[in-house]
Amino acid sequence: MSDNIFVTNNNVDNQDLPKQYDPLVAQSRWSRYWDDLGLFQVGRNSIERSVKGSFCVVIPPPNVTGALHMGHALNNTLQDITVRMKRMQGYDTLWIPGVDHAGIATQAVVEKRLFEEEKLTRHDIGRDALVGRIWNWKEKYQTRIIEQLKGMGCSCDWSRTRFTLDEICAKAVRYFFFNLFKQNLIYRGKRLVNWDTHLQTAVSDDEVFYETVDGNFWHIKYPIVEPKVDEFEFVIVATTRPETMLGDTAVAVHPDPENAINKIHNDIKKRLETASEKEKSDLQKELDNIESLKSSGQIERLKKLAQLAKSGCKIKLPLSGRIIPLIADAWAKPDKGTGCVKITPAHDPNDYEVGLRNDLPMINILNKDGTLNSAAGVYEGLTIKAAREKVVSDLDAGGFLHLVEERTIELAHSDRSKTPIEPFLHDQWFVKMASLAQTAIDTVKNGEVKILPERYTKGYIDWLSEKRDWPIGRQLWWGHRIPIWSCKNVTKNEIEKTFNNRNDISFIRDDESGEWRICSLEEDLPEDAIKDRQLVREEDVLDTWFSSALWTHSTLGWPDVCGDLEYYYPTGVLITNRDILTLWVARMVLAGKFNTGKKPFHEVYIHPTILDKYGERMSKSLGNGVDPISVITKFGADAMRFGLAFLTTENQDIRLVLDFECPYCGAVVEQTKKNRKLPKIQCPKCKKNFRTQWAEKDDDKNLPEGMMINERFEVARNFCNKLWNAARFVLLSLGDKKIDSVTINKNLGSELLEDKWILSRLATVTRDVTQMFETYHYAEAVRLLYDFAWDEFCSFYLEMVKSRLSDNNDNNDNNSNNGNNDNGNNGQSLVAESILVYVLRNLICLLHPVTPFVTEEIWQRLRKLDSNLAVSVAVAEWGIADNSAVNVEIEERFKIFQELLRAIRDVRASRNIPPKDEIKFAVKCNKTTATLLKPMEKYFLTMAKAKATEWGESVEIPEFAATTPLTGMDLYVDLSGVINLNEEIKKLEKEIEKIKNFITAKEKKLDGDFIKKAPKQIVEKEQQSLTDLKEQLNSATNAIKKLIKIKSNQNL
RNA sequence: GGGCGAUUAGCUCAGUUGGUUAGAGCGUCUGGUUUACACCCAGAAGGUCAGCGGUUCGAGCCCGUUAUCGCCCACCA
Repeated sequence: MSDNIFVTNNNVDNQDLPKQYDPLVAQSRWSRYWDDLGLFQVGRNSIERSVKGSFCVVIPPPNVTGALHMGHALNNTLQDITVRMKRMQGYDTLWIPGVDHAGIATQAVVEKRLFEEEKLTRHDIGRDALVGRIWNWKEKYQTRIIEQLKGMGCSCDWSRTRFTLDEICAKAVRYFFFNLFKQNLIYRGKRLVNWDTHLQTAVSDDEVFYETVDGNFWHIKYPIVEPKVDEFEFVIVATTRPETMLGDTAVAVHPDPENAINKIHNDIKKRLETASEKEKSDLQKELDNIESLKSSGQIERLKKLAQLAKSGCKIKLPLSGRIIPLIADAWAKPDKGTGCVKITPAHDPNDYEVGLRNDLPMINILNKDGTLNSAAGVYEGLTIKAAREKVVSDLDAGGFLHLVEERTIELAHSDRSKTPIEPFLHDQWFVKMASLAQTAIDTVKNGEVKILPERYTKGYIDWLSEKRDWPIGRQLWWGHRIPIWSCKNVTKNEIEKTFNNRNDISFIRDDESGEWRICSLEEDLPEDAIKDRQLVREEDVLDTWFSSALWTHSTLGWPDVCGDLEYYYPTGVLITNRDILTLWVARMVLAGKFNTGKKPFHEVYIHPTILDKYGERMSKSLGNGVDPISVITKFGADAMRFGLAFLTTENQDIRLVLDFECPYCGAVVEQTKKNRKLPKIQCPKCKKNFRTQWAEKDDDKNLPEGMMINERFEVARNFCNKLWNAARFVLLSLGDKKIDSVTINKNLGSELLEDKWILSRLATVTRDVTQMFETYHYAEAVRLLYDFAWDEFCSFYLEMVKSRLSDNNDNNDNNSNNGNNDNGNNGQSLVAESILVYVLRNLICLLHPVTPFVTEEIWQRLRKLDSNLAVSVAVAEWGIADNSAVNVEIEERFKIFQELLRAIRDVRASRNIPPKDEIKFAVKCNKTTATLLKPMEKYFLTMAKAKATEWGESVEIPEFAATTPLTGMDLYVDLSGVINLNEEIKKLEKEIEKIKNFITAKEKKLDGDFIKKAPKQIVEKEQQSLTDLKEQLNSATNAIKKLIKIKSNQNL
């Protein structure tokens, strides 16, 4: 949103009521208004607090890597709905916004840009310069993100906007780290990490994806040097990564190949018994393989090798000539490869385990940049790819290459840089998870924190149950630097003397290196902190999740225990996507518990994922994200929010098909995988170029924009317009007339069916919508509101009230401020007006959380009629369901009216009776129904242009009648002059056929065990239904007989 | 390999604990310049609820199974 469209004048004019609601005007006007009033800023430590207490939500901080897409739009829409409702319900409501520094991702984006534009790497410009550039990037995108959130109408307290790398968050990080360190929960270990050679950092398992690539399977001969056995000159190992052989420290064979192969054999056989047809063929193949393996003598060879291994066998590694042992380890599977496997502990996760078990040396052959190091001997300095080629050709030249197969390999890639991962032995900081994870498990298991929908609980608990230690170091420059200083050649005494029992310093000796590691709570230690010694600060920064884990309490000022933390923590609900349930949510629970002793939130609501038209997750990295501002510009923020909430159901992800609309000719240009990232697109119809949201160059930007369109947002936009026009009708009808709450309350007791009905419906809807929102059933709540507003309030109540209001206009003095009852019509119309305004006000309140802008626009205009209304609908009182108004019987009775009206309209439409022509009808029904419907006569006239002639048990049936048998009543519409006898007979025949079918089915049902076993109520219902059907059949039969008689008379 | 979810009208999706004849929007068709709204109004057509089997008086819903699709986790010398 640019500033120039802000309208400073909030003084709405009720004479100025355009037919079409303009969302952009309302958005700028009311955003500004809310800001000026500070409605969403909650006073810090204020003394006056709501009796209802507090309700706080923290935003899942979006990464500053880029702008928000529709996935964020959904996430924040749902939060805003909940937050706005709670605020209206009277809670002290606080929604804290902010953004995440997203270490790896953001640094990667900036580095990539740096290279693309200036051909520079981070090493060229240095740490400070790179971090400076990332800060600039961060400023740009934080601004953009906040702008987007504001544009959506999010009711955050912007004055509290936090950034995971700002001072307040940094302080929390230091305290968290220090306390963990002090409790010995942080340690440094050598671990095999997923090394991204491009970004030169370790990435977590969760940041790795696998991709199928073409590769080879090399079988290499390793000569046996001791003992000399005739039948085994060498062992053959197979590998997809031959260059890693330079780091081999053993070859393994299974200790008991025979039993192992038999076990596999039996397992397959067992599975074959229960397998499906499709699986069978695969299994059979496997079985055949095993059997041929068994008969080939391979197992015998492996058995002998296992013997050799156990008695100590030495192998000479080709190329380097290093001597390595043949070991017996169950990791070597006799049915895979050659049955023997090379062990490279420093470069393969499984081999690493084998290495640990067998106490093997671990030889790292890689540099951090992915080239080979000095351990690789003559291969030093080569890239992995070059080394592979050279190793293979050298092996071949030396006669060590036994066989080369082609095969596809699942190759690990870094999610961030999209380059292959190299397993790499690296020093790494870890958090011990055992007790922390258990706390987080217990917190959910005992119900302290509820995860909704409940089915997600399992994933959370399973993940935590593995209790894998958390690697928290990242070899990056963008992040919270680890607050540890190392010192060599120092004694404990010197350290103790220097820090003199300071409780903000903690230190421990690293057994492996003999260095001391000193952790400082707040102060950054200078190099010379210890006399004559040098402190070296840890280079690495912390995992991003380490700081976002604190988000719920760091944003509220922890570790400072201030009023805010006490008042707003634990927060109410966390609303987020399922992909970070473990990485983020689980860690927030354990960090919250560890730091504050309290859970971070009462509930976690997991919402659906926004997918694109191909079912792919909308994401920043995929590039398929659609900017919500584009949707807002086209349809309005309310429509976007309404559309998204409407799609938020229990268990279905949301496939959002967004296409471009050509700005010249209006043609719909499908968004495809090819064009979805293009800055400009040529319209296939008019052949002109338009720009997209991805335009960056000035040339492109100057083109008109092709908007993103979607059917659901169109529906939502139409709804907003409908609502606006309903309000417009009310405002135009009332003119300057004031309707205050006293007048309204006086008139709510109206005895008219339609009044009681709409009040009952409003109460029911209020109750249900509240419940649905409170349990995060957004789509259900929105559907109830949509139906109520459109089908009940607009299509019925407004239509019915029209005649009552126009009565009024004839006799009424427009300037009268109160309804003096000096004539009957006036009193009557005042009742209608009161209820009309009352229902509209309540409806506006219920809709406000979903569509804040249009409801504010209307609310401000309603304030002209009653200045006692709240200054903004955002702080108006949430509708409290008036249970006394709920009247199921009235609602049922009104349905009869609706059924009859629809039947009359159907007769009109199907007989092509011109809308201007009035028709006459009679209804045969019991006394109760007649009494009910008689007062509604005028509505049949205004709503269906149909005049009632008679109601009752026996009515005079017009000679030329269209007969419609309904439940408990028969409708006769006089068709004199327009009747087509043949058509009418045909229609009735069809009707009779239908009714007969129902009767047959019903009789069959009532004949069996149903009567004996089904609940009495259900049986009675069915019997009543059968009686009704029989009556309908009877009416239809009589009617058809009559028509046939007329027809034969005519033929005479 | 383990787990989770989905399959309902031409399309996009609802459908609470099993209970009359399974709903909505869009699209289609018919008819409408009704002073709130054509971003509208009135009406209609359109479904073997993926297949098979079971439980039950009764299944879109519960159980088993098959097929197809999606997601998450683990593994692949």
